[in-house]
Amino acid sequence: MSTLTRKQREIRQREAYLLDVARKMLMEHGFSGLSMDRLAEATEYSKGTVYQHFSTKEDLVAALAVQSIEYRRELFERALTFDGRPRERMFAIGVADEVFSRLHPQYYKAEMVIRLANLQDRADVQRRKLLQQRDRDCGGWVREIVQAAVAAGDLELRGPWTPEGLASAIFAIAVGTHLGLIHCEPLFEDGPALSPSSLKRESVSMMLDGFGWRPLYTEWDYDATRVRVMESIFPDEWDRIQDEG
Amino acid sequence: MSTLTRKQREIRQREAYLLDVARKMLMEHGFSGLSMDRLAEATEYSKGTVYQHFSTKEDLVAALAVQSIEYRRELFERALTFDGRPRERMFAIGVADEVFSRLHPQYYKAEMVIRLANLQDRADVQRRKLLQQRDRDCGGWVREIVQAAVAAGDLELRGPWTPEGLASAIFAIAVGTHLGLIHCEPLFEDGPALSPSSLKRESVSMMLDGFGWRPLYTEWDYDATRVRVMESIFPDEWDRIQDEG
DNA sequence: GACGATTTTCGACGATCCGTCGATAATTGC
DNA sequence: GCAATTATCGACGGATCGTCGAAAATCGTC
Repeated sequence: MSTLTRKQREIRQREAYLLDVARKMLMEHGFSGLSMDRLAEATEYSKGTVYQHFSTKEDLVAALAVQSIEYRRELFERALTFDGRPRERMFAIGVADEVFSRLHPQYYKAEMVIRLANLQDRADVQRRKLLQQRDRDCGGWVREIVQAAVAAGDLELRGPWTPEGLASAIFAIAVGTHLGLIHCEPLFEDGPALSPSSLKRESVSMMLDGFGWRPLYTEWDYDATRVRVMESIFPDEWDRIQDEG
Repeated sequence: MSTLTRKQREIRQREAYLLDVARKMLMEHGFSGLSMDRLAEATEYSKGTVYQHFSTKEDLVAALAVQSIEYRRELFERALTFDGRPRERMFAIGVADEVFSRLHPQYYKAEMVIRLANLQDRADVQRRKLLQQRDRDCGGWVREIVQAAVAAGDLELRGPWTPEGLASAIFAIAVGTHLGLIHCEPLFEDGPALSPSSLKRESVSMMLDGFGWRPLYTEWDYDATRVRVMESIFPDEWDRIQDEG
């Protein structure tokens, strides 16, 4: 039993190590630059061993995505504990997303690469289910906050809008903005005045103001909310972000 | 001279044919399913000939992106001829983007592949420059419309917002929303009530309302504007879109 | 039309990568 | 201590990428 557990620990540790090295390769040279042969060589394991962890290259990338998504899910879950009006709680989710993207920009990029890779047929079913489940967890929480806002009378959805639609729109802004990080050539000659994180925060805020979601960005000090969220929920991460720049 | 031109025409025609077949392969089997060997075989040219058109596989994909992006630029340019208040003209750009995304859904995929897979080193410099130039053309036009709105008094930019920032936010929504098309697994169990194009249009409109950009979505019949843009500027494309579904 | 020069086309070739599989080494159960 | 099971290894087949020298076609000139 004890030996078995040690062996299992070894395997877990090795898998984490493989994923670390693989992630670096993915970041440096993109999906095509990530090679099972080179991964085996770099980690000094054989290909056969690597393939016992990941059945295909796509499955390896899916495992990277699972790591990424589980970490983000954890941050979102912590953000949910923030107390306040629905729009403040939504703001807290945004802060969690900011923390995630700034502490793990490579995770964010890897996620983009993964979503574009056609891995639906090649990655293991279990991992794909897990990915979808975690995605829907995060999406569901955002939707619930929207619904709470409607229930509280802070927000009124008109026309074709549904809670799911609004949640999708918020995610679209987040994804689209962070994609700018990867954008090799900037859209405008002089770089953006706002950082991607600020741009995302401001864009979502403007859109939610367009919905009339109370309290509006103009009638509430959300900078103070951000500081409260950071200090009360993400103190360690906040320190690390500020250390890095 | 005449022979030379004929030869050049042959080459042009062949390149277009190669790109057509390559585009089909890319759409059917994804980036990894697009193979230079199979392209050569399918077109009944040799690999050497294919490689005289495209120096690498990534360059081939970049050429596909150039085709699409030039088409999009053309649609944007036509949308610019629409007459009206700045926000209507911005809306016309949105309609152009909708036309483009529905007639060329594979564009976003090709562009994402190029931007994410570190292809910038592998595609030809000239093609990369062209891509960037066309991008900036479109971005510049959007920025100019924003500036026109500010000048006309229809829009007031507060806080950290600049015309470039607002333009970036609009593009972020567009890209992020269309990325949902690629997303293999939907975020919510019941598919989105809105189509991606509608979601994008509504999201941008809500955000611009948040900015207080007159005339607001609620105080103007933008559905009528959309019909006017479609009928006056994109009649043929509009027919094709409606034929397809 | 003939013939050498230049360009174009071709496909075989080396290198790389993916995923497999039988052989070998390590671990477990008894 | 020994057999059975499991883990590890790396050579192998199939496929792909990009190259390169040979063959074919085209061009320029007489």
